[in-house]
Amino acid sequence: MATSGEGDMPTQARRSVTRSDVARLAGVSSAVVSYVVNDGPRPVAEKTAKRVREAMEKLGYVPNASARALRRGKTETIGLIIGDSLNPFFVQYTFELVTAAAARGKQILIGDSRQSKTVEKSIVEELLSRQVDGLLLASPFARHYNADVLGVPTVLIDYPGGIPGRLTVGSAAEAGAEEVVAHLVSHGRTRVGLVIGDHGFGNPDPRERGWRNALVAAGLAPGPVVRVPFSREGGYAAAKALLDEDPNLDALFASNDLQAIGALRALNERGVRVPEDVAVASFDGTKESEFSWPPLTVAKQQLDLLAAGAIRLLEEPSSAMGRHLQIDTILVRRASCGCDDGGVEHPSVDLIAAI
Amino acid sequence: MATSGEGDMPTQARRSVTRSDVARLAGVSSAVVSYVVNDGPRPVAEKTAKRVREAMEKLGYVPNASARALRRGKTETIGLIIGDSLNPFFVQYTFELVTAAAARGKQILIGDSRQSKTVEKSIVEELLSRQVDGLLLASPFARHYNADVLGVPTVLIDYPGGIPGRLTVGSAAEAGAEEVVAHLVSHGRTRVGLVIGDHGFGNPDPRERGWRNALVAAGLAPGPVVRVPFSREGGYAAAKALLDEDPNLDALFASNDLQAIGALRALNERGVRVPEDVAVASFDGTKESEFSWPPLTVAKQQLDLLAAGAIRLLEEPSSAMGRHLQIDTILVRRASCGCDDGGVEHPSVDLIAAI
DNA sequence: CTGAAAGCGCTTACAG
DNA sequence: CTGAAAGCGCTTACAG
Repeated sequence: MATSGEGDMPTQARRSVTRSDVARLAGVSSAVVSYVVNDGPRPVAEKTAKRVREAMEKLGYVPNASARALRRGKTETIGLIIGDSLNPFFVQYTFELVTAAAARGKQILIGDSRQSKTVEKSIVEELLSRQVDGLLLASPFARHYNADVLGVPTVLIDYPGGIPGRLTVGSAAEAGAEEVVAHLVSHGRTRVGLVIGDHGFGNPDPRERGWRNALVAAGLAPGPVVRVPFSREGGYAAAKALLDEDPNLDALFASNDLQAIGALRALNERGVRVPEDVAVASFDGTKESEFSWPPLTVAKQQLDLLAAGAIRLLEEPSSAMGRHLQIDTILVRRASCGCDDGGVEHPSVDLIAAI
Repeated sequence: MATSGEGDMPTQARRSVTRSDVARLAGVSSAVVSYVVNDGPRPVAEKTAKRVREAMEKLGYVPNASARALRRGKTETIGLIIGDSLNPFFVQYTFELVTAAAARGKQILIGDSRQSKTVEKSIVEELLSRQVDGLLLASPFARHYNADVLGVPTVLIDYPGGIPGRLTVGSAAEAGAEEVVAHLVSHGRTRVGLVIGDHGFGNPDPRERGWRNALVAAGLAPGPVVRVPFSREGGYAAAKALLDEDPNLDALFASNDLQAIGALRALNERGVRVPEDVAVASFDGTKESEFSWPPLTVAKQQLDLLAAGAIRLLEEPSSAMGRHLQIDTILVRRASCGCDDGGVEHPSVDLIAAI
């Protein structure tokens, strides 16, 4: 809206301040403006640089990232595809990825595949046409892509184990699940149900293996198991099914927080006391797990480390070869397993004012 | 990685399939490829178009969005700035905005200002340099920007009232709050506390006005009030403060879901029964409000309508003038106010398998 | 209906 | 230390 042009060049770009405007005002060539903006590749006399900076300031010059991307062949943009952008786990993961990327001057473009392979395919195409420098995939279909087909470095960011020739990042899910289920057993629970989703990675899910390992190690019979979507509704339906099916159920491990939260609602509705009648624990450890009722004992994924690792893998020159980065989960004990709950974990809240 | 060039042009863009490769293979000029890709502005004989499409398919051609953006002066990208990208309200709002934008072929670039004015400023600059076609702002600082300064159409997307010369979208917060508080009163509650944050829009917040209106209309004395951040922790601290302060408290209205969820935890911890002892309601109506315990009665914001409206405002040619789009909230009755709760609202969950 | 050519705003080898 | 010029991959008036 600023300058002119609107009328006489209707089909052309809206005229804005460009590097040659700055060059003219500063009395230098446009190359010098580039050298100042990018701090290289040629040195610029401090006096000249200062004139250039003043001109930029005065004109409100903002470099055009499209032009730079076209010229350099790099957009400093990363594509991220997830299957459910409303799941708090992915929300927090995305937040950490954006933070880690921003620290390196990169933006993230997010696509939600809605768990659909065709939607995902069109998103990949869209992101590729926007020339992303790399791709972060958290979809069940991700492993089907061949890195070469995509043409850009690609990291599978929610993958529980290495794949030859691929870059993958994920939590030590089997060990984490085993630890939290063993903790349930340590509270004297003997009939620990499993609520699990279909991760699409080929069976069985490491969380299921971990659950089974813990029970077998304790000499307990595994079961019962219900398979439902990774959603609150899934967990809600699952808990009801489990309750109906097994009168001896005294604990329940859910494969993600969302399912546990749905299960909690079903248990609360039926008047089943948690943890007295049925103890509950889950995998993920999002913020929601801390504020459910009762607060959930969880195997917490370290999203900051996972995110930093994912971004790093993308940037490494060796990203042509396969690698897997595995991060341990952390057992967080809250009230839902029978441990005392010490209140909220971030107590530093100021009342702005109270009347 | 695909073709060649890696060695001999290290400083240049990675060589990829370009429109002239397609043109060569199809035996046409590159202009014709453009006409086919864009379906205009010149007509192309069907036979020729078919040859071109086959060539694109064969080469795996993907148009370079940076080049197109540079030439056209439009990136088909919208910038979105929010103050807390982890708040489920903004998560869902973002989801709807992305959906509405995608339906029009636009991508959204998200920035989280972390409630900081300086962070926000640098994000705006970053987005502007990436040549966004428009800006969606949900920050408290948004109204300080002058539309002309930014140079691109800008919509304030969480703003409870019009501002001359600006484009704004928001829920009818005062009426919505009044309705839900009146509903609390209709359950016989006489001492309805308010948990509210600082929205930064200048006082008083419309939700506070709505709360007050409802009480005054019922002949009740307004109060008590606690001001805390718009967070779970804020609500947790607020509920404790309210309980300590007013033994007659029998209901509580929170200005967002997060605060209500924090408050619920505090009430549950203290053994205060909801809704028997203290009824609770909140403003927002995110998915989390449905799965808290007990489920929350809310004034629900219609995020799909808000989002569609925001995108529309951005695109309208008249976006040079000010306009305000206001959407009503919907009263959703759940258990926390004393109404019966009919179970989960999305009962269509399939057990994938139950053993 | 199709082609040759200019130009969007940058970056960077190449000369001075 | 600085400048003139080519070229990134597109789009689109302008000619044919």
